Amino acid sequence: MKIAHENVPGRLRSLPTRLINQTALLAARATEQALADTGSRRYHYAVLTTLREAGAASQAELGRRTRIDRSDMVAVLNDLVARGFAARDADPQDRRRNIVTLTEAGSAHLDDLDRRLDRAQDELLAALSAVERRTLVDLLTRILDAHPESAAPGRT
Amino acid sequence: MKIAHENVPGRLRSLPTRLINQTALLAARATEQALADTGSRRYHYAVLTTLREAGAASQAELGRRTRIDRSDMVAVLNDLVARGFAARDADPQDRRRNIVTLTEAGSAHLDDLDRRLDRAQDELLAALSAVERRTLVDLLTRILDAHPESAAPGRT
DNA sequence: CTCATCTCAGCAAGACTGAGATGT
DNA sequence: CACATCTCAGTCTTGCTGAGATGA
Repeated sequence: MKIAHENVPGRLRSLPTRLINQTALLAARATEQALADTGSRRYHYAVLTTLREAGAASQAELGRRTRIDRSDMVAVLNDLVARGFAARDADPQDRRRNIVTLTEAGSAHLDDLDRRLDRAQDELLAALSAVERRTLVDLLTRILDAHPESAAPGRT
Repeated sequence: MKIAHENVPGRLRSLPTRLINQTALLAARATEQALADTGSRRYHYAVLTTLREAGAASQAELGRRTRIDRSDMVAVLNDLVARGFAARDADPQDRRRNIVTLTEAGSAHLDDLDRRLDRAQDELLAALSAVERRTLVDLLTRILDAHPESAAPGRT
């Protein structure tokens, strides 16, 4: 096994928690750049794409699906609604809830974001083959699935 | 390919940048818990282990090795020095520099941190076999090695 | 009464920036 | 002079907490 990570010595270089952390920084930068000038961030995308895939939902439900905190969800939706990408209407069945819907403009915006994020994946994973990328996704998915409870500490 | 990541729909569930991000959160939590009550954090560990593996160095050099910002390095060393885990002495050869050394107490503290972090790796990667863990480390290392420049934006 | 939902205010950690003082 | 080093002050983002108001 050849290793060559300039300047970063052995133990640190092969500590999984640290590797993941450092990679996450690269991922964040790639995503950030890709979304630059769209006015949207990771969490806007997460909400929009979830709305498309799983349909309209309450804020609490969206939070569960995206793992975005209830508290932050408020701000994200303020944003999306202000930009006309989502609609927030009172639920007649349960007046505590807001029903959040994806608008036409939101759907178009999401198409743009999707294209940009595809490019970001490619930039981040440039060094890996298609098979390796799938392996990586599989391994990470399994790690995440093995930690269901720690998904959102303090939220039931 | 079987996928089952409750509540999180398809696209989001398989977006590498997002998977890495979410996994990094788990990694951070595992690390945080493992280091609880030691008074140390990730970056304390990074500096201490780098001192042991690559020897005494200036703050700037330590920053390059650990990818910790020059600015944050100051605070980390203030901490380590105050706790007697590292010594910071003026370099007689180049008086701009401080030479940072690992102390006896620092070495003992590092042993403790090392043991704790081993446990954190195990907890994070519980779902993966030894081979898979090596594969993961390999893939992540290759991603990182392919992005040398974005290691520390703004620092040369 | 208990519980869920939405909202607001605010915290803490981490990554980073800019600028000044000092020295090569 | 340009450049490197150390330090300080402060910014921005993200993830999270606590508490209040409303309603099922």
